[in-house]
Amino acid sequence: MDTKIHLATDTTCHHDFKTNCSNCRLNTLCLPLALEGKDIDALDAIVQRSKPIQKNAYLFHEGDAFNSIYAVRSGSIKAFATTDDGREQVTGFYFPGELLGMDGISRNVHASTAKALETSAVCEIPFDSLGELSAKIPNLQRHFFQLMSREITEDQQLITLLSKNSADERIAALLLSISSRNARRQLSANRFRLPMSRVDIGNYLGLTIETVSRVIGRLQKKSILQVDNKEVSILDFDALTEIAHTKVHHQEAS
Amino acid sequence: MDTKIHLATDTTCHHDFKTNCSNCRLNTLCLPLALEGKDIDALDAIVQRSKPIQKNAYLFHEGDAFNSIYAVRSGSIKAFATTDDGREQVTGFYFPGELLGMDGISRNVHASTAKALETSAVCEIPFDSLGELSAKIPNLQRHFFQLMSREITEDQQLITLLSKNSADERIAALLLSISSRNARRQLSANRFRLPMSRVDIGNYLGLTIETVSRVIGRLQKKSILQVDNKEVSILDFDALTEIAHTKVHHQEAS
DNA sequence: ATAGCAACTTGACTCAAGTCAAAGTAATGA
DNA sequence: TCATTACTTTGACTTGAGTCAAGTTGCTAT
Repeated sequence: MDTKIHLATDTTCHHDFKTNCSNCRLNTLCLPLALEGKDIDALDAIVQRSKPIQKNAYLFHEGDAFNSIYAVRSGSIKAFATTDDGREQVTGFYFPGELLGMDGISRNVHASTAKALETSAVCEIPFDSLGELSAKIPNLQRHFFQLMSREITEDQQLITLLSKNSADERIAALLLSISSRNARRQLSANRFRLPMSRVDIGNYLGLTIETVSRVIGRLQKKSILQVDNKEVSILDFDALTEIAHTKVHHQEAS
Repeated sequence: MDTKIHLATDTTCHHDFKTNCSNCRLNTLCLPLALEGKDIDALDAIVQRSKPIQKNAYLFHEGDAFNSIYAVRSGSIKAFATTDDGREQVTGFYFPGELLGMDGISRNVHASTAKALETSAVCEIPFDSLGELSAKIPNLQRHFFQLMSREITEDQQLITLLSKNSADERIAALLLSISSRNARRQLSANRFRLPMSRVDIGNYLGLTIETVSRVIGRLQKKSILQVDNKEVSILDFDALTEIAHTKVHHQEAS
């Protein structure tokens, strides 16, 4: 990215050093959603804001003791799990306002590794404190249950994608997912930078990098996308949506 | 199965009509785990035990208002989601002691449909009551968080299976999963009846029924399995385990 | 019993995505 | 600046799993 010295405001990466949940511009996406006044302050009191972590730095490793979940404040994080035979599976990409680390709750040990795709900032939320607090604030408990449940439904959507969809459909679906998550944050739905490599995309979608590259090439030839390395422009949103959910290939469940 | 009249005890399907959580033989697998005495009784008070549901009956449909989660008491349940274009994706099979329906929490609407694979009994757990109760019983809250988290990690394992493993590996992994879940319930790990059809297996694993059939045939020829319709015997557990996690086929995440 | 239907198996053929190989392009650093 | 390395694209070829098409087996109900 650009290496000029920043003279003034950079709304993406720097924050008032008095950042808190009630003035965070992500608080309508993140855990504070559905909380008000006093309750937000109580949540705020347990949240620990880290200084930015560098690209390729780890937030936690698979197997580490589980203590906290994390909310992305800026940048982006990928999570991946290692199989018995040493392969890795990318299980998710996390953008600002999104929560990660919930897979560590079940065995009290992180079930995946989290790595920054770019310089990022996160909020650390100690899980014990969150549990205690949500016992006192019913809205917080309910909302946290909802966020965990959303992780489940999103994983199930990925399962469906991997199980039923072609390479083209998978790529289209990922691009649309990133697009809509950008839109939620008031960023452009049609023009964005992919923070992850082709290897990561392929790994996440169960495809090789060659296939990822060919699919993107194909979509460019059809004037649906314009891609320059990691910069993506969606030229024909409808066509991309059309590709993302395509026709029957397999049989139904009985 | 056998159609003789049962004269005496049938530990699988019938229960004292005073069944409750503290005398349920599944209480070390299910939600009561980690609770004691008084707390179990409190949980017990909100649990509703249904009469058995018939094979192919629905427990809930995708899109239904979400009110409760369910614990399987006997039998087995499959859950599946329908895609935009009308295809179905089996997202899980649930056996006694296992909880389903947690994917409905996020939008307050069931995200999948649950259908009995055989005559089954379930416990219905109203979610609002469970939320209230877990605000009062820290162990219950923690345990329920853990169960939701386990659902996440299991979904992520399925993602990895679909993304990285061959047909043989997927089938082997499913059989081992069923085997170990049987073992948890003190049933045979080597000999069991598959409650689901080949269509369901294929749908769950992202394979066609023909491939499922061929893989099972192959494993029989190698004397790893003996399969008679839905009755499975694992003849060579180690070989099956070996197949379930096999070597590198794709690249790692960067 | 046995007719009819659903579930499963098997074989021949096809094709989407993987593999292997070779360039071509960025990014990084001495 | 240029060298080195990492990432991405493109092409030629291979292959595992899908498709299509018969069969076979097993259940259910008359």
